Amino acid sequence: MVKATIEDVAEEAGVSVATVDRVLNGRAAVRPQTAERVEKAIRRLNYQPDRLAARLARAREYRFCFILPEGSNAFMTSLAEAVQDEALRMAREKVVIDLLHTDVFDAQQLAATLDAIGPVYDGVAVVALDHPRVREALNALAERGVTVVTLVSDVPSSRRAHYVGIDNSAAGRTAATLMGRYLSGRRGKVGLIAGSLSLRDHIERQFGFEQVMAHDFPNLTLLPVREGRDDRAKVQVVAEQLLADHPDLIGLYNVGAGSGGIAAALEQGGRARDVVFITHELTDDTRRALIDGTIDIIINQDAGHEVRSAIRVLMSKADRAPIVEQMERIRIDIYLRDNIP
Amino acid sequence: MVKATIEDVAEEAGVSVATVDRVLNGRAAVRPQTAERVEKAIRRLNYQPDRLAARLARAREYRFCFILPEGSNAFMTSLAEAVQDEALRMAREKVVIDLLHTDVFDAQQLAATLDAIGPVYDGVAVVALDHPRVREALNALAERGVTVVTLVSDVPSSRRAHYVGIDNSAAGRTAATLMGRYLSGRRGKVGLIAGSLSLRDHIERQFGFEQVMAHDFPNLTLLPVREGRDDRAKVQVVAEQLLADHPDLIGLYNVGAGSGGIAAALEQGGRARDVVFITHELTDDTRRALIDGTIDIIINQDAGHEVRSAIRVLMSKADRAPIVEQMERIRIDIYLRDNIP
DNA sequence: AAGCGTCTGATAGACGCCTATCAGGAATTG
DNA sequence: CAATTCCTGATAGGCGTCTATCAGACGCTT
Repeated sequence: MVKATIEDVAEEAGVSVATVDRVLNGRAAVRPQTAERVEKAIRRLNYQPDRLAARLARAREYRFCFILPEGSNAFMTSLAEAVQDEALRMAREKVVIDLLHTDVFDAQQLAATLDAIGPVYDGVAVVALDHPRVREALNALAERGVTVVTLVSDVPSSRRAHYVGIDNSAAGRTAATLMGRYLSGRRGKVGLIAGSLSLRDHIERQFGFEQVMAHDFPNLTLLPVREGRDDRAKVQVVAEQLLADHPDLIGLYNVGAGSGGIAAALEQGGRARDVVFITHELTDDTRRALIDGTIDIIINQDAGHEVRSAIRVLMSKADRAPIVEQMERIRIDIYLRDNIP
Repeated sequence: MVKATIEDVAEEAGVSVATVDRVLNGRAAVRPQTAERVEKAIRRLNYQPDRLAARLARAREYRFCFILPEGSNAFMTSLAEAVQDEALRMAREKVVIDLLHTDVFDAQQLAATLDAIGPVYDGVAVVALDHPRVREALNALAERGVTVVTLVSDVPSSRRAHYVGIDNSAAGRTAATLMGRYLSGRRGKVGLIAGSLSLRDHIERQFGFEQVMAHDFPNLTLLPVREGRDDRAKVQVVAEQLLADHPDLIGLYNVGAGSGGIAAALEQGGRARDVVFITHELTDDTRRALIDGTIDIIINQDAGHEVRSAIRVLMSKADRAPIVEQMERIRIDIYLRDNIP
């Protein structure tokens, strides 16, 4: 049994290829009993249209749009780079990818950007704020027939087709367990620095972290969250203050960006070796600090994988093909000094 | 700038499409200066052949062969399953994948299997023993024009085109660091159970583990390796003996398979909570033990990813297309109770 | 019975590339 | 200069699917 072609199916069903095509692509009305015959033939021959030939024939461009936060931190920059890399790579496959930047923290502006997405696009991938106005804009997009995929940070109650990113509450729990085990038996305080609390990913991490800390490690006292707004300079000030306030601080978890600031504060305060520091996202800064030993663990999400996954999902949706769930699961990468790539 | 076709190139270079094709596929002799003109045109137009169209036109089947250990453990079983899944999925893309089982621990038999690989195959992926006889067989295969990819366990000095798998010495180091940190400050003994020491992957893990243990954690005493031969029952006996011999054992690292046996030994000995147990490969057994808390950390390599990566690499080689290195890096997955998929 | 709409068949022409063949011109040889 | 060999152009046909069009066949309405 090699590969059946559309002609084999036509013959098997006793109809013409045109009719097979009509039932396959719902091109025109086909009498139910004829359609039935065709479908039976398809099943009997285990026919699967050749995707290569189909895409060639359709001669269709796929147009996708990625919407990322503007300015922003090292991780978002690497996401943007990954998008551009893939845009180049996919160009030869007739996939056009545009990259838009906007202030995702401003719900109005993000929503306006989404509203302005033209019908030229088959799909949109967006780092989205979980806000009613944004949710509404996402739903409107979906309504207009544009496939929407949320990236990195989800908007669960919206009509987005898929979420590409890690399970952030699992990431928070993981951080907590590692923190607790690294500090096993010791008593002391653990600090938590958050980025902005408007993106859902950070909230979920925090939630997961607090949950496990409270439940599993009563020997550790979790201090109230301090906000660093994902800005390196601000984060550094916050961290310095935190260290000064709590000489008995033995653990620090940074939910957001700007880890470089914390590393600097730890080093300048001479506390780099005494405080277990866990943070997110592998960047030049954090990699260096991990090697130095200032950072103990980095929890990472692979920007390249996320972008490629988003593209695969968008293409599948455009082709109305099913996606392979387990292939699209974005994993929580844990990096120690020993396994950095 | 849409996409240039072969005709555009022909026009730009002032030659016929036939000549462009000859240059592209080295089909026949072309005068150097003509080839030069064509190549310039290609660069000027940034022409890239449409891979879809090319594959369609070639109407060529790719035939690959996977060689895995027979019988064997849960991980190898899941590898085999992944191969079969992908074989089904790739069938529609004119990729035929055969799966062979052999005793990879028997160098002669493995080599014989490799020698018997016919020229029908474009590529072979093999879980290989690092042994002169095997290396020779791999080289002979490569010589015959069959692309060889090593899977899970490498044979570095051979002429294999690529190694698909994790950096096992990094994995061993990672295990050691986690072990050391989980046991921070405590003194005691740490046991190491190896599978068979004929596959290179296990040796490398052991090496990495010992290295970091010796260097970074002088408070811990690493006991001599015990071999479990990757067999659950044998491993259990070995573990029971180890626990009996050393009441002050506080850490255990299993390099190979058969973790279920160790988990059973720990539980029956009532030591499950007292001993930090780190092992490899996420299976039904280890997943359960991780949730129970008997296993503290699982270091995993994703069988599905490995198989898909191997296929991508083999296809790229068959097409003489470059591979995207960083896309083919197999990551060391670290699973805690909190982030199991 | 004429007119209508609904369903189906047949077929041509893409899509971009590969393969093969043939013929003729250019360059080389003796 | 004739006889080869080497290069190149032109072109046909195919890979499996999609798109579009046209012509019938059929059943139904009036």
